[in-house]
Parts: sequence; C-alpha cells; structure tokens
Amino acid sequence: MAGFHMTVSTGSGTPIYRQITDQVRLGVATGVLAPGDALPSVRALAEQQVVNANTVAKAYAELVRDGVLESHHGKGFFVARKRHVYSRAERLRRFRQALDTFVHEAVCLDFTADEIRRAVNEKLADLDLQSKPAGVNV
Amino acid sequence: MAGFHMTVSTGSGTPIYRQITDQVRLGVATGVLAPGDALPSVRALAEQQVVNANTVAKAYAELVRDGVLESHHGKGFFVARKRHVYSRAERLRRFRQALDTFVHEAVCLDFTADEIRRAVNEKLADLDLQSKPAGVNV
Amino acid sequence: MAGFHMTVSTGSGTPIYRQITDQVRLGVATGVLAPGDALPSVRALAEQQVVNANTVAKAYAELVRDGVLESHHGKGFFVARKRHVYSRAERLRRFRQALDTFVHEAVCLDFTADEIRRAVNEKLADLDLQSKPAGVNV
Amino acid sequence: MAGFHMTVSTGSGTPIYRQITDQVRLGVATGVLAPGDALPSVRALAEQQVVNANTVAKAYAELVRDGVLESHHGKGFFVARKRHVYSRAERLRRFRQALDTFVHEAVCLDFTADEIRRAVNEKLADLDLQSKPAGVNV
DNA sequence: GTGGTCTAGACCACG
DNA sequence: GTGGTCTAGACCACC
Repeated sequence: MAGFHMTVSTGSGTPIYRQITDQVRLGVATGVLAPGDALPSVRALAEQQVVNANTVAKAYAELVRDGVLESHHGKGFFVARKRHVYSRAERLRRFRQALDTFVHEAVCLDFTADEIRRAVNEKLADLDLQSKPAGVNV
Repeated sequence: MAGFHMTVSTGSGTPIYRQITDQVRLGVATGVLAPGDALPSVRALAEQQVVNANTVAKAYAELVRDGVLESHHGKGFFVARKRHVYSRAERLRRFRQALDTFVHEAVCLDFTADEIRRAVNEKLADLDLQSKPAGVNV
Repeated sequence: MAGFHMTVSTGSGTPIYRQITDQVRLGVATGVLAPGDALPSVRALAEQQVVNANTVAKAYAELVRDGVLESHHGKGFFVARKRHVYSRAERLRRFRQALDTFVHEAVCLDFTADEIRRAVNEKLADLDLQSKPAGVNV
Repeated sequence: MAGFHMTVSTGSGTPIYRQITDQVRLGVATGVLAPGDALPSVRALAEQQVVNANTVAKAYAELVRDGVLESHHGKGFFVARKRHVYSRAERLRRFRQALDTFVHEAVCLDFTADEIRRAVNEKLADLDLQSKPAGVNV
C-alpha cells in the first residue's frame, strides 16, 4: 500500500462517494493497492476528508458489491482478491460508452485526431500497464 | 446540413437535454453542421423524439449561452459563426480531465494499453475529422 | 405489470432495502414485472410501506447498478431490458453459495435427502420456469 | 469424532461466530459429531483459526443455549444428547423459508429448473446423509 | 412531480 | 474499536 492517499473535493461536480470509489478503483487497477491491503476506516476517512461517514460507507459498500473490496466486520475494509464480476459483454458496453464520451468531448473541444491519439499514447505510457504481472505487491 | 439527425434515448443515464446539446456540439465540431445552418424547431424536435418541448428549449438555450447557436426570433435556431469560448488553458484542462476519466475507466475494466489504443484509433477513423483545417478562428 | 405488489415487514431480520430488491428481482425473474414496466415512485412506495424514502432509493439504486432497473430522471424507475451483467464464473459462485446455505440449513433442521429433493421439485413445479419465452408480457 | 475439522474464512460475508456454529451444527446433523464427542477447546480453536477467543466462546455459548452442546466446567464442550428444540411447525417454517430464498436466488441468476435440480442432487450425494436412521428421538 | 446526493444522528451487530 | 442499517430533513437537477 505504498503511498495511497485519498483526496475528495466538494463542489467539483462529481459526487463525493463517486470520487472515493474512483480513487480506490484506480489504486487497485494500477497496483498501488494490492489484495489484502487495508483501507482507511469509514470514520477515519470521513473525519480526515471532512465528509459524512455515511457517504464513505456508501462508497465502500458499492466497491464491495463490485468485488473490489471485502468487508471484515469489526476489522475494516480490505482490497479483495481480483475476480471478474462482469461479463465480457458488460465490460465492452462500459468501455465503449467511456470511449464515446471521451472522444466526443475531445472533438467538441476542437482537438484533432492526431492530438487525441498522441495524448492517449502518452497517458498510457505514463501508467506503464504493459506487464501488470499478477501477484506483485502482494 | 448534410445528414444531420438527432437521436435521444431515455433511460440511458445521460439526461435528455444533455444528449441534445452534445449531439449539436459534435455536429458543429465535425463540420456536419456549418455556420448558418438551421436546426429543427423546438416543437418539431420535441414531437419527433417524443420528449417535452421544454427540454428541447432548455438544450437550445444552453447552446445559445455557449455561443454555439444563435436564436433568430420567429425564425428558429441557427448555427453561429464559430468562436472559441474557452481559453487555451481551459481547453487543455477539460481535455486532460476527459482523458483521465476515460483511461481510468478502461484500466479499471482491465483493458490493456494496446486494446485502448486500437479502440481509440478506430473511433477516430470513424469520425473522419481531417476535413476541418487546423487553426481557423483560434 | 399484472398484480405486482410489494410488502416489507420491519423487524424480520432481513433489512428493508434488501426485502425490496429481492421482491423486485423475483418479480422480474418470474415475468410478473416485464421490461418497460414502471415501478412505484420512491416517495410513493416509502409512504405506502411506511419506511424512509432513502431506504427505497437505496434499494432502487442497487437494482439500477445491477442492470435490473433503469432510472428515468423526472419520470421514475422502469424495468430494464434484460442483459447479463455478471460473468459465468460470478453467477456460478453466487449460485453455489446459495445452494450451500440452503442444504446446510435443511440438514441442520434434520430433513432427509429425500425430503429435500421432493420439496425442491415441488417448488420448481410451482414456479413453472420451463419455458419462459423471451418477450412475453412486453 | 472421525474427521471433524473446522475452517473459518474471514471476509466471506458471514460472521465468524456464525461459521463456527454452522459447522458444528452441520457436523452434528450429519453424524460426523456424535453425542459425547469433545470439541476443540475455545483457546485451541481460537489459536488454530487465528480468531479472537471471545468469538469462539460466543459461538459455543450459542450452541449451548440451543441444546447442541453441553459445557462441562473445567473439561470443555461436548456434543449433547440429541433433542429437538423446534416444533414440527417451526422446523417446516424455517425449511420453507430457506427453500424460498434459495430457489429465488437461483431463478434470479437465470438457472433453469433442471440445472437447479441437478445441483441439489449432487450436493446431497456429497453429504451422504442416509446413515442417520430416520425418526430417532423425534 | 420525479430521482440524486449529502448531512446528522441514532441503534445494532461483530470482534 | 469496527461496519450495517435506518431515519429525518435538506438541497439540487431533470422533466
């Protein structure tokens, strides 16, 4: 769990609970959070970010339902062992929707196809996804 | 206005008025809608898509506010002469945010860098953006 | 939507929001609720069952996340077109867990294998699942 | 007490104390644990499964309350002489509820009646219940 | 009118 | 100490 830190900003348009789920998901996807890692307790995170505990609980609950976290009653939340919850069709559906939204926005902002391609490539290089060997950081 | 057609789908998560503004913006950005082109009247579009006329009016109003359309009283709505509303910095900021959101989602869905790159390229090829000369009115 | 009615009982051990999701899910699975059918509005159901509106909203939200319902902002909740959200592995995992729980409970209550088999067969006959042709009741 | 072994898994959704009571109950119901058999001591089980001793004690206490175990002070816990705690009506009620829950879940996961029947039969074959003579002590 | 989010505070179950 | 559920009431966005 090297260097995982959460930041939520109120009034940014995206709901707080969404900011939390997104950051945890990204942490897990990129390997910053590994299976078995403990997350900040509901109350601790709520206090630290000055939000309501229910909001944090809602976010964590959604992550549990999606198989990203496990709740150990009385002990806290932990990153779950990776498993595929969604069907291939559902994954594609979600990916296509995200792609549409992005390209659409980029085009509306008058970026050219080349600029978009280049930016995507850079971003992907930054994340360094190519290997992602299972089990690292465990 | 060769071949501009609107489609809204209720229950897709994105609000109807947003679907309308998005499609108009995309049409303008891709050149399908050119300055001076007339848009379907509020009532016609509302009837055709089986949505509330207020919703269409709200969408058009937002586009007028953003300088995408012009309202000619008694005649209808027309595509405005192109002008850049956002500063270069703001455009970049929005683009980066959209890119982050997209890559983030894709990574969380376990798509590889290659798959993402390929999908982006295909999408861009579909849109066929090159016709718009870079640098006009910037 | 012939004859769909909800009943929740407080203090029954199972949380209210769970009772709601379960009943809707069952209604959809058995065909009592067909794609496109409207559900009682959040506030209406809350009032009718004398529970808090947030509790109903939470239940509906979960069903939306699982692809059972669709939320049409300003209009209400509707039964979604059927789609497979879970992977085959995930479906099996959930089924096996449910089976274990059931058989376990039955055995602990001292029912014999024969009694269990017979009861299951009767229950399945009651539900009349064998055909379930898609599109009926739409 | 031929081959009775306990396993608890944290984070499986069901609370630890419940997993313990369930496994003991199942052992008794299937005959793996016979009246008079000694159970692992509270501290031994706690250490072995890496759980809190209070949790084990709580589980055993519940089983004593329900007449499944007997506590012999200073010697440990032993399987009690079998007696039926629940009335016939109550047993049926609980069984029916368990059956409903299971079939309901299976149907919602889109398993067919045949698949359900087959899975139940396999599960029952695994448990091998026939050894327990019907009607004893009822 | 609808749903969506957040807050505050209560009470219970688990370890 | 942890999480899980429910309530009450607020404010916003959409139609």
